[in-house]
Amino acid sequence: MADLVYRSVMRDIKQKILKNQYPGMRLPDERTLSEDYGVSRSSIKRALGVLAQQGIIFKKRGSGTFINPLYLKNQSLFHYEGSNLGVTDSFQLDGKKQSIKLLDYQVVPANPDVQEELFLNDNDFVYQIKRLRLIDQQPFMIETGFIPIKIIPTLSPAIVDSSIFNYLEESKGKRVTKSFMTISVAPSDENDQRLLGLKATEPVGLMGGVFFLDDGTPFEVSNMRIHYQYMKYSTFVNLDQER
Amino acid sequence: MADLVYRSVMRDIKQKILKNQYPGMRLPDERTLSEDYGVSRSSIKRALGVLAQQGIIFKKRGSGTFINPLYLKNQSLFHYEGSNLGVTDSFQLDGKKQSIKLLDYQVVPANPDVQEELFLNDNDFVYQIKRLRLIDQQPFMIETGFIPIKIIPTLSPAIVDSSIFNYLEESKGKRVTKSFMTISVAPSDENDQRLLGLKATEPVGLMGGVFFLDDGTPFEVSNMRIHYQYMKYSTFVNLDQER
DNA sequence: GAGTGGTCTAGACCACGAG
DNA sequence: TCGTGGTCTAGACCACTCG
Repeated sequence: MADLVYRSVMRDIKQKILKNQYPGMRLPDERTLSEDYGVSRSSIKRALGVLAQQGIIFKKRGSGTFINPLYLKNQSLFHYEGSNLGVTDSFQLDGKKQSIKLLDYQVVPANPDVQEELFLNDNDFVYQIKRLRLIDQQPFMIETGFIPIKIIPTLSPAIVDSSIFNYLEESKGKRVTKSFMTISVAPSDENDQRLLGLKATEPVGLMGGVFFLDDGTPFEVSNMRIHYQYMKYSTFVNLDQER
Repeated sequence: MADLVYRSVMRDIKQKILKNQYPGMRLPDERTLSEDYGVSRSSIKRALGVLAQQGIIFKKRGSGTFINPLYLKNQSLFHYEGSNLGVTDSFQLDGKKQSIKLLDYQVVPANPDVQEELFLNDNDFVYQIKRLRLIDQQPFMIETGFIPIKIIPTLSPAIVDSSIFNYLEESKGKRVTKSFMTISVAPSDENDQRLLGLKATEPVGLMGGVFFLDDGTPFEVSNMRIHYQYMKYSTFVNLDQER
């Protein structure tokens, strides 16, 4: 994992950027880097490509490669580089303690929407799991997830009490690597207000996601209603064309 | 633009996927594609890599390359592939007519926050531009932007009435290609309620962004307050590790 | 014109999955 | 074991920027 050429070059360059070892906010040209590191120019390009996608550097054809000054000054923002996010099991909330309260756990027939998104048939069943997530005792998110029983027939409330993703990876060797997310906003309903301690005028953020396994199997549909003060999503966006 | 090898291969494969010309949801292996298209395997890899990042296909080492069934079934979702979004000048709202009402336009000293994000000094000035955006006469977004006068000294209210980004590109040859965005949620304030026609219980979505030019210069800081019914952001996320 | 990043190639070897 | 995608190389040529 750590011994890939482009990865190690990438890490090294990142370190040098943080230590201000590139005068004038400019990196050496690719051919020079290639010689310095003793690797091919292709590998340098790959390393720089990743850094560029993360918004750490800018490549300018004909001119050179430059450090994004915002990265140096406000590095904290970049914790969520390249469209990372706070979702489900990867919420990044510093030293604070997260906990989970299981609200509901049952097996039900998949409704049409869920069928559609998880590619199930009329007679397929799913776990329906409602969980309340807390941070330092403070509830901040109501999460409703649907998972096909045929993908993970061994699920149990005890597992659901913690991280389903971790369970999947550690015991089944399956990884959740991609998701399709949508983010929107809504007034809080009575249930939100009760569970999250919101006033009538205080809203929730909605995050919906379909999570995929390595092999492209849709694994979970999840809907999250998030206390507005805890809702924050950051991402670096490439506005380039040609979709 | 359109004549790059990997681009044209990518487009062609995308078309074939949509036309269901790959039986079993599986693409031919890379070496075969390489021969079929008469291009190097590297170019095939690059084309497939882009499609994978867009969530259209999944590559599985040792097994092959597979089509994401969600892409075929629910292709509309993928309009915003690869973390595209509705922002400022790129809002994608079908056949509906957008318009802009200029609320405020002045030159002011950059405040500390703006200085920080645009890398300005105490004595730098910025345009402060407030605009109300409407779609089919319905106001849906209040946008406040700050742009350094030294980057675009020729700005005028007439330009601001339409697209600043287009003006920049067409008359100055500068392109806005990247941005750092944060998304959050808030109750609406009185101003929101008045301008966007919201009730007291109805919230707004907040999108804040720093937009960058090709060369990495921060060009604009923008804050958007969006009518909750019009706030929708979709993105395909890679949860892979190693940041 | 010199220097830079972008594209593309041809080929070697590795790591993983499945039969 | 074989077929697959992943990594890496060495080098050619192109396109853009700038002095």
